[in-house]
Amino acid sequence: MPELPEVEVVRRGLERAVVGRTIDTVTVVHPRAVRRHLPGGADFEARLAGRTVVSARRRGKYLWLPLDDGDALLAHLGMSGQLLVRPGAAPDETHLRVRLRFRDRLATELRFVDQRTFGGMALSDGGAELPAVISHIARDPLDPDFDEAAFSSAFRRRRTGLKRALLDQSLVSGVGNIYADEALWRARLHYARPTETLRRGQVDAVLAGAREVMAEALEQGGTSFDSLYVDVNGQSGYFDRTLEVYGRAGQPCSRCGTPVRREAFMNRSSFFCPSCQPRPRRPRL
DNA sequence: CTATGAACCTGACAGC
DNA sequence: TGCTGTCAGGTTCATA
Repeated sequence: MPELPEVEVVRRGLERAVVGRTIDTVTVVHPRAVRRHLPGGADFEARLAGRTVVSARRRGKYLWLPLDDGDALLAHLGMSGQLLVRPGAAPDETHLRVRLRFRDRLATELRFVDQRTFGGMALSDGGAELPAVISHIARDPLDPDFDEAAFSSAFRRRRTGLKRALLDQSLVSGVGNIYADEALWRARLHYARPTETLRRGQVDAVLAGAREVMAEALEQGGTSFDSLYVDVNGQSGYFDRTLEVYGRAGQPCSRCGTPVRREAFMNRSSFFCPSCQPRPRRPRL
């Protein structure tokens, strides 16, 4: 699921439902879900048993559960992953990939469900503070330690298109296709604007747009168009009703009335207002 | 370094 | 009904 707000909704759910509990039995139902755990599924199952979850953390779209021995259980939801807290007696989901049972009297277990299996889990050695495999992921705009000045200069140093840079998780994390389009609409900038032509204030506007739209989405429980994007209890958010351009091709821009346009870009869709966000003279993709 | 395309998967939906 | 093609909130790798 997806972008920062939706992942943060899940993190909060894990914080309430899983922190403080000791893992008992882990079952890898589909090996692909732990392909990033190089020692393999059996190792993953065996080594998690008996460990206690200490907290629930997130950077960008990655989640991890620090364990009492300093290691961490890392998870990424990919395009369709869900972390669900379900009664142990509940029937298995069609796309159940990993099950974690706990050593307590609570009747719930944690399930990693993922239709497309782009997501996955791994055990990170000594990764409680920050798992090594995600050390290249930049801080996200809602992180209190996010360095705006460093971001702005690194951003403008890139010689690429604006949206491509915004989606680069090593520059700023957590922004995906929906919130990139929404942030660009708020900043009134076109996705193909060359980064090197941006003034400092425009970079700030994009970042502010991203931060605002993601914070608003978070307040509403995240964005979901369907049952694929849900919290740990399987509930959908409501932010789809507030999106200004994403998925709104042909509908009038709320600022100027011009129909929102959809264009294919980077093997996906970009939505923008052709009036508020005019194409640059020399677009850069 | 930058850009592109493909790969990894399953399912929903539109159109014929 | 059933086929085909398109699309989907992501990341990574190989190739120019």
